[in-house]
Amino acid sequence: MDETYRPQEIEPRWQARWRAAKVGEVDLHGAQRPYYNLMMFPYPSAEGLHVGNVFAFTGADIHGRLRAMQGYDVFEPMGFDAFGIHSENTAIRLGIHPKELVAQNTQNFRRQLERLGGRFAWSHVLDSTDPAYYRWTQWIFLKLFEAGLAYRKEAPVNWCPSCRTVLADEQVISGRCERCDTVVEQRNLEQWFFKITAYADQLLDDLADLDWSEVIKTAQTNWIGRSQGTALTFSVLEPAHGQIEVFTTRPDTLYGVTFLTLAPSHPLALAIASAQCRPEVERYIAEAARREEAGSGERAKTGVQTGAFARHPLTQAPLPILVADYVLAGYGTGAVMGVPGHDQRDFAFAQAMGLPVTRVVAASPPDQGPLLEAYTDEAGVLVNSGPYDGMRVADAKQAITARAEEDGFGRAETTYHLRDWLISRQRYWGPPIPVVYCEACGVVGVPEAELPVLLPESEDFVPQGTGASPLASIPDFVNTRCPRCGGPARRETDVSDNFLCSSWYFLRYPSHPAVTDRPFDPDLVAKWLPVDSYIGGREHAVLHLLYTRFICFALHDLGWLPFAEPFRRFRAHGTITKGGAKMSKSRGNVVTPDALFDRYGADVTRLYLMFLGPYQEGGDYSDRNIEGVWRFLQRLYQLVTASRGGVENCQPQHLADLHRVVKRVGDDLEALKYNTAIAALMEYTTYLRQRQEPASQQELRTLTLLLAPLAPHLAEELWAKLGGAFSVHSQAFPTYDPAQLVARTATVVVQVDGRVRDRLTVPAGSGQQEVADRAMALPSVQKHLQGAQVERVVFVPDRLLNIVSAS
RNA sequence: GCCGAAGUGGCGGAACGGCAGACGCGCCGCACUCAAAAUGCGGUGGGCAUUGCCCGUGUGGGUUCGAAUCCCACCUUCGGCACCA
Repeated sequence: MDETYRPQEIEPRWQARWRAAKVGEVDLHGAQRPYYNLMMFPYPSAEGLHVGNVFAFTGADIHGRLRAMQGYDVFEPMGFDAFGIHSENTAIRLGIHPKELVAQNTQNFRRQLERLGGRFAWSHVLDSTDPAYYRWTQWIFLKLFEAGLAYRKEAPVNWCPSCRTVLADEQVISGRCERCDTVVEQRNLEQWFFKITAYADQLLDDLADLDWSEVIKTAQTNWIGRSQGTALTFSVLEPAHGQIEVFTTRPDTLYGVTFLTLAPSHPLALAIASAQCRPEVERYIAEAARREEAGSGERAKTGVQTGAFARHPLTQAPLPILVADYVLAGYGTGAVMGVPGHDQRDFAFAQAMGLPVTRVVAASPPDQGPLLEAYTDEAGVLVNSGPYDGMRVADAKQAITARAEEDGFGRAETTYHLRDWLISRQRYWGPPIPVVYCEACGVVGVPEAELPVLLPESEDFVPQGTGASPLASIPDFVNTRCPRCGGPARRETDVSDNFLCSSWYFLRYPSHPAVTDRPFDPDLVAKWLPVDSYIGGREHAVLHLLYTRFICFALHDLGWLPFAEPFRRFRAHGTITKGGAKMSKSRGNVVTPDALFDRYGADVTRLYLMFLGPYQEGGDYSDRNIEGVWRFLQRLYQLVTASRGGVENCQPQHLADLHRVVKRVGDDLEALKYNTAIAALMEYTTYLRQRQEPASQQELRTLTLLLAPLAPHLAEELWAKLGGAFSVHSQAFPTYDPAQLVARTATVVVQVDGRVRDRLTVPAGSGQQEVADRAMALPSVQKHLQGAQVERVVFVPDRLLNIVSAS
């Protein structure tokens, strides 16, 4: 009998059998214990699956397989997020139509995923570029539009000159395009937005109750950036032109205001400028617009006087109004009160512009010297603040806000870092935004019955940089009739952000492809959602995961979903690096799994990646360590094949070891600690191989079952060899009996003054007195005690005895 | 600057108040072999040493009978955000 492990022979054979037996498929309507095991919707890149994807999917698949063996009806779907700039940019570069490219890539991805041996429910596979799918993506847009949650406005937006489209705030990373790393510019454009800010509080407050990796919750908290403060209104004195509202978190420093600053795009910036100052202001605003790059970081402070003044609401003093680009247009009201004494940016600006600095908060004892930098510490009391002198900062914040409310020049207010989600893209490869512009009726949503608005087939898909989508140059697409009045109308030519496609895919999976008359079947949604487990990358903390929550909140409020939060549990897996760097095509360090599959098979590849380090931390890929896993599976294979047909039951003296490994592996798999689960299996395999008595069938079967989630093909093969019925993956995962874990003897560490001096083997559960008596008699203990008095004895039953001497 | 995570052998990592370095890689020795590969068995933190002992988890303090683990301060690295008033 050949006893060599040959994955290349085993793996295709079982994959074919699984396919035939439909082991990944679930009876969605009839399932007794539904468990939705979700992993992230992959973008099928031209390079194919890389080991980072394999790592991510394997960890999630192990979880699904464990749950399946625990008796759950696991639904583990897979699909392809194939719309979007990434696919489109690759298509442009290769000179292939994205449709063609996506078909190739999807096929390749699926081939690789099948080789990996995931228990995917392939009958539900989704493709976001399929009109049968994006019809409903457009439907979601319409529902939000009807609810007033999708709106058009002109605003300063992020423009990527390389991708030739606008981007959402979340897609700008340190001032650069998330996709192509080009520095992003600011442009004032009229665009479609989703009103995600309407849900800012809920997005933030619900986080407390979510079972999610902390790292993601923190990132979302920071991104939402809720800030409690006070809105204050200043009247413009000269020329008399209405009012300027500012937002501040430091109303206590109101007496320290020496000027007001407006963002260059503030509506009053030009309006209030005096005739004398107007040319300068115009020049500055124009320059700022040209220079302004989103998130370009701190620069030297510049600005200009408007010649206008505002009245201080309490002192009535005139305050000069300036325009400066250090004030962000998109945050708060686009205007700030300048408190150079207590804000570092205002201080730098005051220095640059020669504006006065007043101290209104002093630490105690009060230091009186001139301020050399802003005093931003909130520890201290007010000075130079009229009736508020001597008040502590926290109290003064309240008192001055209360005064503002009484006198009608302000109120407590909350602002957010989160902005509305810009969803228009001036690109070709996406779902067209289902809206038409009618001269008579204005903006009209495409009626539901007319969906999908098909993306027209066109060879001219390269964006021209005109600020319009390539769709704008297809007259047959643009020219249409108004669905309301039947008159001539133009279609919206922008497509929607790819993140809209991926913000609801998991709602569709159970219903796809059978349900065609609505996006998702309410019964299936009620049965399978929210998702029980979602495992994915942390890079989506403020993109996909935030957008998705928003879409579900909105659909919930509109009555389409019975829940608001889509994911009960989310776990962020780690990242696989190569040579310490993130894998990327530009670095040329991308490792694909095909060579590993060819040489070692899927099981070794799976185990190797899981053994690299803690799943939730990731690790650095190097092909050095893979041999160890290969050897382990060889030994395991030989152990099982060679010991077949031995005694049935585990001998009583070996039961504790058996139950211990069941507990270790079970607990570790549950906690996603796959590296230590594998280590435990390695130890147990070595133990069975080296033990005097040959392994019993019970022990071998248990070992095989424990292995099944991690190495599904090998486990299936060994299970069959042991005479088990197909399939190992529908067997119950082993459980342990805590009573069996109790060992008969224990090794107690004997310490003298906290240092290990000896070990004693004692009957389990021995009392302190008997252990101490034996320990005191040990020569090693006597030697270190050197006749000193024993001050106390610390005893941890079955583990440790520490004799503390008086010296 | 702010937020987060992490610093343990030659390397990946384990232990997360109680025997530091599980498991694996690499390396060394032995067996098998004409030989090599493969495989198996043993060893492998550093120092001193004849049983044994001392030192050792980024640095400095602290709590404790006992700290890699808890607390305080600092250093370094890696992520994320960054003129957010």
